[in-house]
Amino acid sequence: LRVGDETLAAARVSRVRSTRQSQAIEAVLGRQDGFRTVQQLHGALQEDGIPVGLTTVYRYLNVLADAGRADVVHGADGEARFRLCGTGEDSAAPTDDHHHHVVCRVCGRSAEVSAPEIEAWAQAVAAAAGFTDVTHTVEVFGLCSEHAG
Amino acid sequence: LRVGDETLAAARVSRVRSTRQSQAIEAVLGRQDGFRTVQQLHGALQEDGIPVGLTTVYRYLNVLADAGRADVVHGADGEARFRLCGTGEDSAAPTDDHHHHVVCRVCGRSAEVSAPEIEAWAQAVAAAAGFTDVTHTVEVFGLCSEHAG
DNA sequence: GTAGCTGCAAACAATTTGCACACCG
DNA sequence: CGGTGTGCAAATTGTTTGCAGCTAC
Repeated sequence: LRVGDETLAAARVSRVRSTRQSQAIEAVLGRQDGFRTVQQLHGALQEDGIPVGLTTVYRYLNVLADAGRADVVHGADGEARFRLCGTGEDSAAPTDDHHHHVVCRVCGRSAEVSAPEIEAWAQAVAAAAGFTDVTHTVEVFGLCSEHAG
Repeated sequence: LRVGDETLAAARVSRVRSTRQSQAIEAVLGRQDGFRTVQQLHGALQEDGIPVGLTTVYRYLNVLADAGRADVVHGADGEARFRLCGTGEDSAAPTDDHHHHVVCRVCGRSAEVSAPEIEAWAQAVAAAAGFTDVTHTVEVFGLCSEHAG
């Protein structure tokens, strides 16, 4: 019997308490149509007249990411960018959802891309090189139609 | 006539002067069989009894990377890892060489993997989403034969 | 009430930059 | 010599943590 564990795990994944700040963060995040840097989100919040601490933004964003409700992309500069992901209503398989993105390097707008072929490819080449327990990161950057040329 | 520009560009890419430090860095880098963090390389240098400033390591590593003679991988934690790449003797097409890696997440050992399919795939999905001027990052992590299980 | 949530400020780690000195060619 | 390369120390930047107070339930 490990009810305790499950409770703990649940608490870590889904927020126990709903607050003005968490709602605001989620709202702003949902309003964006692409990946945004933490600072950008924090700035947007302030422009909305909703003061939220930078710390809180970081913390809540990580909660969302852990819960699989947000995607994270680490650009080449190592700066983290977040985006709401999937619907998140049904938490059937929160963390197991695996996918990649095409991100506009000007505006951050993004589109999810399914890549069954890539998954297979990654496994194959890794195995061929004698590697096991394979994971991978794939991010595609480009210019969206609005910022082309 | 812009000889000046070319000279400047060349100076930025290939080192004009050879020094004890640059040789040491390249030696240590060549001795490694996988990606190493800047701090690790700096540490190795000191253990070899060759004092080199952290600053210099960073600077020279970037020179190598710019010249296409070293590969850089940004792990999920945003920390940069470097590795000597290719032979580097003939600087035919320094910066144009494009490839990916399988990296052991325990020891950093790595293998290059060619991925013509991936290049095509990236272009395709990006184009399908209305993106142009496409680039991508692909890194595969796993456990090498020595650290499996 | 009280545990969780917040947020300021300080701690942190990776990386960059200013500037005087050293040394290669 | 002359300028490129070096290295210390300080500045930057992105992110985390300690802790006192606030607040949702």
